[in-house]
Amino acid sequence: MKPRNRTTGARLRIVLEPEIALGPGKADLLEEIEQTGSIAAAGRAMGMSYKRAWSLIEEMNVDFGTPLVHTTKGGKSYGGAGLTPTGKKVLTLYRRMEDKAGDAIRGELKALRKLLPDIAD
Amino acid sequence: MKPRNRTTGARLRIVLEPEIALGPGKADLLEEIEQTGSIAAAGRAMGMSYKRAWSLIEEMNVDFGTPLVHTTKGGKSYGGAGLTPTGKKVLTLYRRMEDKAGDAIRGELKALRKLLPDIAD
DNA sequence: ATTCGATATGTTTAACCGTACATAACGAAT
DNA sequence: ATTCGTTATGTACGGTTAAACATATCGAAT
Repeated sequence: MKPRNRTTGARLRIVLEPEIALGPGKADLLEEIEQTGSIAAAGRAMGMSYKRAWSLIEEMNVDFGTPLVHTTKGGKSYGGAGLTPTGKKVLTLYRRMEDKAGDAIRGELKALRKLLPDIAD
Repeated sequence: MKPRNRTTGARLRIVLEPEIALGPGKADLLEEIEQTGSIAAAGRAMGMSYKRAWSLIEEMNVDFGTPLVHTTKGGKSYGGAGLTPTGKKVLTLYRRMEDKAGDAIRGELKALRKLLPDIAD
């Protein structure tokens, strides 16, 4: 299975309310948190400052009225973070939207690319 | 026919090359130019400075290797602008992608909305 | 030659946004 | 009590971006 190309193609930004949106950045962040188990590690993996990562998460938690990311401080594992059931649902839904949208516009995307000049880097 | 909601919903950003992208802003700009016949008028209609509008157009013209917008200076009509055949194609393709993507993700979008708290503005 | 609104372009200013830096709290384990 | 890496939060700095402002040019018509 060939991995999805994340540098080019269609990017989806879901605007739930005028001030509430979910795009590739937040989705990737959720995914990284799921994989790494920590906000800090996710941020590092994405080249994003911890503060920014935390801010985005806080924003999502507030927007959805319920946390998408749960956190723990201190302790044996020195604290960490993970996705709540809602967080997992949101991530899954977003990825599915990406897939479906990508499939739906494949033809037009190809046609659009044909209009581009030959690349000679 | 109910007009499309442009404040919420899915927004599509097509990344052709790492530095070449087409999103809602440029698409709307192309459409406004088609309708108004002028860069300046299009900018005014969108609350966008002439300079920014012109810059975006120039960017597109360069990116696609051929102009999407043609312009004339001076003369009886004091100059103006319009879409080239390529420009029309690009706009049409983008709108079609929006439509198809929107249709494709309708279900997930609804599910995602259900996760949002009731809005009490 | 003047006038019109539009294109074309440069320069300066202001605002925003994210990073960098700094600090405190956390709590299980030792 | 100390230590660990992390969460949590505030403040200052820097870079990017768009807006604001300023000209210059265009060319048909008068």
